[in-house]
Amino acid sequence: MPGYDPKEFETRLYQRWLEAGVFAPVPAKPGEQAFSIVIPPPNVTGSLHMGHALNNTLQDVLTRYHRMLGDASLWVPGTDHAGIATQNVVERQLMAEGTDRHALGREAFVARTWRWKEESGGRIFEQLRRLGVSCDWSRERFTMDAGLSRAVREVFVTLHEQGLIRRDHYLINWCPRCRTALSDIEVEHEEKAGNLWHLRYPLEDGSGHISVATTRPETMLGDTAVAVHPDDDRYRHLVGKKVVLPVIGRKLPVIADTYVDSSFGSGAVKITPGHDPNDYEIGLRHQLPMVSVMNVDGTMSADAGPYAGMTTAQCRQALVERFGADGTLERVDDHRHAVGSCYRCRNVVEPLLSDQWFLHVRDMADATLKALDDGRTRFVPAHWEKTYRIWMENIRPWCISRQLWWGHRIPAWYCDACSQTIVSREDVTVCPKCAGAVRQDEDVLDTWFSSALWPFSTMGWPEKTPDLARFYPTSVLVTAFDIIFFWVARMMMMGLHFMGEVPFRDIYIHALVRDEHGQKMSKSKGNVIDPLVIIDEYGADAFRFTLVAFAAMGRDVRLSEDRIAGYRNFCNKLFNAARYVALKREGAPAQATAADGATPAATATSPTASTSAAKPGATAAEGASPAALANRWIRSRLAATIEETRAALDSYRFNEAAHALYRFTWNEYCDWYIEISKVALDGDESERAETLQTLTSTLETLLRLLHPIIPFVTEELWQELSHDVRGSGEGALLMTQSFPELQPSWRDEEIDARMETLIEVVRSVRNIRAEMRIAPRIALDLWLNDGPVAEVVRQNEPMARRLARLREIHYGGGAAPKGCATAVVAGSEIAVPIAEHVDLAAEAQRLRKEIARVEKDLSRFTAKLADEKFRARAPEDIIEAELAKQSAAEQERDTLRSSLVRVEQAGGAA
RNA sequence: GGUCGCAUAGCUCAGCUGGUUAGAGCGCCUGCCUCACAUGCAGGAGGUCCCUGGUUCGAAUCCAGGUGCGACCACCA
Repeated sequence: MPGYDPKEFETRLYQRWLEAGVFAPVPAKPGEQAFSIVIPPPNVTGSLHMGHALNNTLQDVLTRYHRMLGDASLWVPGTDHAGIATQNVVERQLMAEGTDRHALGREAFVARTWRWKEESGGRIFEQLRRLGVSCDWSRERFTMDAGLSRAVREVFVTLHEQGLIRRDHYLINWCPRCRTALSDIEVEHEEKAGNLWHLRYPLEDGSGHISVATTRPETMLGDTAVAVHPDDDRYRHLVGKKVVLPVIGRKLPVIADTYVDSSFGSGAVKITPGHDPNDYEIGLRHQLPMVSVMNVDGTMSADAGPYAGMTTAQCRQALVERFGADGTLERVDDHRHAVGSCYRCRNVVEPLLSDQWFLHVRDMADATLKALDDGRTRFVPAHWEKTYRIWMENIRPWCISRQLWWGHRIPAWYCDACSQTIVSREDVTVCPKCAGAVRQDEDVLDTWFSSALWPFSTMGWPEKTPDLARFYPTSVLVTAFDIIFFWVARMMMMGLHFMGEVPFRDIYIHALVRDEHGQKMSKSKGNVIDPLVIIDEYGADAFRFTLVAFAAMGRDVRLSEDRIAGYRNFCNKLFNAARYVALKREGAPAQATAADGATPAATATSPTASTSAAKPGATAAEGASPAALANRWIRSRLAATIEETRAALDSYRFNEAAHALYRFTWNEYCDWYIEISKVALDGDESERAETLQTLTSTLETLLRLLHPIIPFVTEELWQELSHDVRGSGEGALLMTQSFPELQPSWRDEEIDARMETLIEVVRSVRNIRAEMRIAPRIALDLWLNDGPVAEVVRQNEPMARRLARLREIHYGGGAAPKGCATAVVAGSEIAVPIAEHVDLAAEAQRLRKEIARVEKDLSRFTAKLADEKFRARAPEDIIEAELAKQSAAEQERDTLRSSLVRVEQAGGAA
């Protein structure tokens, strides 16, 4: 039989799921529970990176989980046209061909971009399919497809009608490289080393000068005032007077405004309303002229006088030289300050006066805050809500027009003849007023405008579709924190405004994926790990398990390849466990069925959960069947694991689900249960049947538990298992099975404790063997005193014998032979004669170490119990627990001590 | 400047509502090809839970301050 080889089945199984049509939600039925997610649409021409992998794995875990819970589950896939990003890519292609978009013309450029989209658009979804995502591909959407474009127009026109979208002349962020306006959040600020130039502006009356400072000397050409604080005694007498702007010669008023900080620099500020947001506000307050000294391409404009046509850098250098020579420059300081740059091309962004379309979001923002107050939407983890609130409270009008060609063209037309502006749902060809020719606005909308509609536009809005009725609001949005403002906030606003309801109930914010040293992955750092390379090497399941196990809340995900290898090993472990079960089932009587497991989820509970045959040991008294303890124990542990897994997934604690399942699979099912089953399967017929049944049903339930996280290997094993059980034909898909139900009646603490005892006995013997360096092949004897420990061992003798590799087990108080190694389990001494195998000095040493360890614990318990305050105030059960620990430790210590005495005597005798 | 997050074993990290003898993976040491798995099995070493106070019978866990990282936001010229 071949080993675990994910390549062998992952692609094949995905194909089978596709063909089975099981990614689409089940048909609607009354009273159904709906679960829905819309994918954060990746850039249409992008390719899969780690962030996508994490984001989509988590969505897939949730979707598969809810599908198995029986919810009508929908996961809508789609892509974003990504305005600037995509246009830049195509522009770079053109540049490489020695041309540019202006040479091509708008129509040809857009056509070319569509071609590029057709070529590369499917790539990221091909990659996502390798990950195993269970999106409903029949509902795939693109932000620029016909339906979504219609939604965009509907929204734009409606908001315009409502007076919320307006065209205004305003100071906006301008990227000279992309030659477009940007919204505030598309500008990234970075602290940079710069200079502060102090310039002298002479007073008009020749009575001296005022010193002002600037970080951008070239903007001084656009100054229209000098401002001081109204309470500043140094300048009070100058307010109302005028200074002369060097170079230009413009007369600038000295004005008083409380914005000015008297303690900074000279306390006087040059005011450039055309190139600085603060100055712009002051300009409005004081009705100052607004001079724009810069062109859209970043060169100096005609208003820059002699410097017109220079780049800003050239202009700056020329001015600084000139002022240095003529004495205008007072001094230059080093100065760190924030410089804004374009989030797409990194070039410096300039504040520029421009005509743009704005969405006035104040009221819409407030509506979203109210939705949070009402608990209609919540952030998980909750602390992101504060970040969101602060931003929303300070939000300013959203500049939604972009001077690009790739995107939704703004549905506004201008009539030059009668100066009419027409905003319309339908294309306009002639002016409705004067019947003259019209021209459409050249600009397109911000990419995020259409993304903002995503939760309802993808479901067919503005039509009233069945999908909207069933699946809106969506259940949860899964995304990273870096687009809370870009996307989440805008969806909240649009969703509430147009649907009257929040777009999602929960907003699960996950971390960013970093490399194993915590560095952000980036091409320039060369630390990018390609998800597809990982999938090729370790399989999609191992990769998914790793991402899930790392996705602790509020934490960055530091991906390390060692961990991925570790979880690959886990998949291998599971694979081999199933192989073992299959092996043992060969030739077994057919009634030992577990997997009419082919029951569809629609019929609710799994067969193993609902048939009495699936309750191993439930009726068999322990002792009647030697395997009863283990069978009941693994069932009890399985029930605990179901509970943990469901609780974890219900509350987005993905990593806890992964850990609970890892532990159960490896440390309980494989390490102990399977090992014990090897003995039990050698027993009589009823024991065999019961064990085989438990072995199988536990595996079957485990596969269902693990499926949302590692869908491929679990599906593969499920298929083999049900084929094996049913004898022939293909079983139903695990994907459509029900998720294991809670089984509180399976929990049994007493059984757990008895099994713990057996495990401890085995471990103690193993420990003695290892520390005494007794070869594994040598079987040892075991002496036990009467008591509960002996009782457990007696009833499970074949297991104990095999697991600890024992020869004879002696019960009852008879004195153990001299030269024993001893240990204490649950207060009871167990002794292993070793004299013939090893020197007693080593054993004495080992015992002393054990005694020291116990004494350390004991002193802690004793001190605690001696504390009167503790005895007086701690709850009863805590005190009792502490007392129990104390007496157990005392007993263990005493037993070990007497063992030590014996060993020393024996050693002396020898 | 504002806000938030993080500091636990050599490394990467768990530790949910305060009571565990503080855990996992990798790495390390010892011994094993034991008939599912050497992508494995068994045993073991390794931790002042960043510092200082406080609340509490009891703090890795809650609070305050400090230190060190990190992120986001931000119009002091």
